[in-house]
Amino acid sequence: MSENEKLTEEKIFEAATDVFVEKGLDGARMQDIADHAGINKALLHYYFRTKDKLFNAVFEMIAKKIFKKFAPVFDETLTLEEKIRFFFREHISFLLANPSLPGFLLNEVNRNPARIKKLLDNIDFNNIWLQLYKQHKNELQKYNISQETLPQIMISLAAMSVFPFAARGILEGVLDKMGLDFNEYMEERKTFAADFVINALRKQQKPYL
Amino acid sequence: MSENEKLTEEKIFEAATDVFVEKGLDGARMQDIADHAGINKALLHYYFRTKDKLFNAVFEMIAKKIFKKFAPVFDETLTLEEKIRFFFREHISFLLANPSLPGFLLNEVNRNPARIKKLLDNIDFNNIWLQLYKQHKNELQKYNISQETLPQIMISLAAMSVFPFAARGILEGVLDKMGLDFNEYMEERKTFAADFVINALRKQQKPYL
DNA sequence: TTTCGGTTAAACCTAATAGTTAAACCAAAA
DNA sequence: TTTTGGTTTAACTATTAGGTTTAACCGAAA
Repeated sequence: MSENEKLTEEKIFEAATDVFVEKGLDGARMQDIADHAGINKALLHYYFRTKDKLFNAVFEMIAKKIFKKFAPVFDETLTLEEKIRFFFREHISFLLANPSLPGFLLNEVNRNPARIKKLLDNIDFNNIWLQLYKQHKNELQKYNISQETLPQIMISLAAMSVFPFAARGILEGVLDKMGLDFNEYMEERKTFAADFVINALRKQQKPYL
Repeated sequence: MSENEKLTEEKIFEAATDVFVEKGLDGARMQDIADHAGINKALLHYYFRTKDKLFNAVFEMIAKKIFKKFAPVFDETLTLEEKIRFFFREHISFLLANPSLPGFLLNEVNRNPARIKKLLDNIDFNNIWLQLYKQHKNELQKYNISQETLPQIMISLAAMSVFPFAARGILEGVLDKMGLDFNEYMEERKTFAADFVINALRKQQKPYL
């Protein structure tokens, strides 16, 4: 019963996740989700009354999952360089296992920015930069990197890792024509991106204000 | 007549571009496009028989427009460093004027990768890397950068410029909470990204194969 | 004035879709 | 055995969307 209930709800949730990620909110069909879950439409609406409620549940789960992946960058007790290598290794591995999530998340947020607001409200970004800067004061000062520059750097980290997945539809086509494989390319990118970013920071000459 | 015809067709095309970019293929409504163009549905179908034909026309125009923006990187007679600065200045300026295009393009390509295939077919990427490598042989060799690494570098360039726009829904929320403005942030990014990439390349220690 | 082509208005068709309903089914608990 | 609650089936409603049709409108060219 309650066991069974959970199984069904999970089945629905997973099916909905698959379909929403593949087709987007507008493109997804409740009938399609029911089919994927191996149940009928009546039961689907019995568990999640409306498409919107179901979508919100799925979206929130995915957004949290993705945001959590950035956490190690903030609380690991590693040197800056170790942190960067760790981030690209783990983050790209995660995305290789979930290559469609970035496109889904970015698109749905752009389509309706209010969706992400709630999740952002719980985060004190100014404090994050402060903590981060404190943690690596020595290294950052050595490279003439100010606290104000951290947002640019963080977006650059995310960009280096996430963008190839967000642009997978194009990148895969390009690599195909060169006889290269997307997954292998991204495996290489774990170290390429880390070296790239570390070099960029290490040799910074001018301070950014 | 023929003058008038072109005006109407342009009006429709522009309205369709706006609506498709904002809502996506699935979310866009023909009635909505007709309203935006200031005409009725019958006339809309008179010019573009189906939604699909209209979308394809819009999509192709946008894709070409975006791809063209990468051209200067290949044929300008500038040093590598000048090229990188030129690219970020021009590319980010273009995207600031068209901030929704990246999200639209990436999403629709991921949704249906076949759409981009035709455009990609006309491009000989292997030759592009070859030309690029030849143009900057001296500088690249000095930094121990091999021709095989160019695809990673090019994607990094694109990522640094395009990603903040593709993730605008999130980034704007984050910046908002810090009292920062997206447009100003991107203005700064023109030089930040250029410096960042140039440093990353210049100080490269190990060769990438 | 007549003709013609772009344009409108409004009704219409058809298919799909979100969501509802009611009756029956069935396994497990009481 | 009876009850209960998750589940199915299948029909049904209401709405929306893409696309069509037809008659009328209207300004400009012939």
